[in-house]
Amino acid sequence: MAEKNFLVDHLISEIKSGTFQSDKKLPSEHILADQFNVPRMVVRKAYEQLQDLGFIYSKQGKGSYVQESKKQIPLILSGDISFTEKMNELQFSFQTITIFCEEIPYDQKIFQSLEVESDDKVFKIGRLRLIDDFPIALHTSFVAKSTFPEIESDGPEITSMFQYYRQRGYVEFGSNNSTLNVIFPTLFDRDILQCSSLIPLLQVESLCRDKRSNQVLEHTVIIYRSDCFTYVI
Amino acid sequence: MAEKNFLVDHLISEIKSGTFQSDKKLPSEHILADQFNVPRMVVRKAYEQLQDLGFIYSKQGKGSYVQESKKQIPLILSGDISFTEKMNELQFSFQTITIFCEEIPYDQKIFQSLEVESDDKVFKIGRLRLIDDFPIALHTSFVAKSTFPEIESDGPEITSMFQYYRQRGYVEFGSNNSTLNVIFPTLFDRDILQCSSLIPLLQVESLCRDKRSNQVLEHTVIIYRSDCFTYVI
DNA sequence: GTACATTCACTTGGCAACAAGATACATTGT
DNA sequence: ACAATGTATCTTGTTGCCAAGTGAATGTAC
Repeated sequence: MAEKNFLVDHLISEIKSGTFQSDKKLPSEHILADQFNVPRMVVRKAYEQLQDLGFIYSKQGKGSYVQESKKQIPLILSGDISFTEKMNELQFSFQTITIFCEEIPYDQKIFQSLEVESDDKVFKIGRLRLIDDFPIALHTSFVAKSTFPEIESDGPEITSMFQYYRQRGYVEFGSNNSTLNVIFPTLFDRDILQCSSLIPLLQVESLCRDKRSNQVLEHTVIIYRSDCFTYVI
Repeated sequence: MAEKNFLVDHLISEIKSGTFQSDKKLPSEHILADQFNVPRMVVRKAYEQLQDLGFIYSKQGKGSYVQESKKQIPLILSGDISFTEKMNELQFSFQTITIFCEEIPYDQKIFQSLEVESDDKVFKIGRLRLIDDFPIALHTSFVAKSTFPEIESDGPEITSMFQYYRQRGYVEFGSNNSTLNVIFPTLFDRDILQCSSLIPLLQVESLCRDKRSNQVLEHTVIIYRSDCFTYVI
């Protein structure tokens, strides 16, 4: 195990320093095993982990190649402006697709943070953020029907929640006590974000309030692919 | 590969929901392989990944057991108070050990951000943060000798940098444009933080200035174990 | 010469058999 | 009766062999 970890370390640093950048082909498992005087299985495990980490990909019969790494996008996390506005400030071509809008069963935590009764209806609206057609974040908004009665039918059409709120008379937004966690993608997340299993995700959970009335507008959970961003706070 | 990922997903959710909590022993590779109708190697790979992720540990001849998970400590990231002060606010028993204080060779990025000449001397001071004797973060401060002439001899004795700065007449501190990245531990990091290879680390990089003179006091790089904290920003 | 088929060398993927550690239990010697 | 030892059978760890994909070199018929 220690040998595998050493190899993984070594290969990552070589990949980052660009040793393989010329042809992008890594040495075959057999050759690397001979070079480091370890059984091929050790090299194999190292290569498999590098695949899970998104650094390389392997093709049976051909070999292993370094995966083109994503460019790092600076992202401002402290948020009283919307994601749409954040991205407009930068020069990236980005896009939002609403992928679901459905009522959720009663959930104590969500309902409490939205400050609504248990007989209220709460919808979760999932919007996928894409940059150059690559999914990089999933933005899930939990919204109560009592606050926005038309949310069920409006939901699928919304691209910017903040814009939607403004159209309904809420002008200034505030979010505090955002909590941040590092998680690994579930099968669903991997499918949606098209990432391998060991790409850590940054999960930001926050509450959006109207600054004037202090009313809770939405409970938000955003998961960002950590390999696409450098965050600024 | 898909089968392995499915198993990993399934087992993580079972571990989190506490299915194995009674005896903490997981089914043997052979039994699980039969249950899911997959070759043992698939179960093996899944178990190996769960080990790297820190969820379980395996002992030859005995079996595989769920690893006791760390308690999540809420940590306020926005920082004009020191780590020491942050921890004092909470009720945790924490400790700081200075593990290195040494001059670094010239590094353009560091020297530029410290706003010092290339013939200056810059020291990096590494302080390990422990909670209940478990290392949870490594705090590395880059300090220029031109700013703090006695830093080389003082360094090893410092537990709170902010306190050190105050003793030298700097009262108010500010840090902005902190950048945040998710990285995996190097061998050195793993050794220092006593974590397995797939524990993501949260790396926060920032610049500390004296608010009055706007002078740069230190360049700071902190790496936190992501499995110990819930961050609040 | 050219088009096609075959072989061969090299790659990664997968698996079955074996090795080694742990434990419970039966066996044996005193 | 009791302790030491062997043994059977679990467990995880390791290894070596072969399957399968790829592509270039080689052979072959026309």
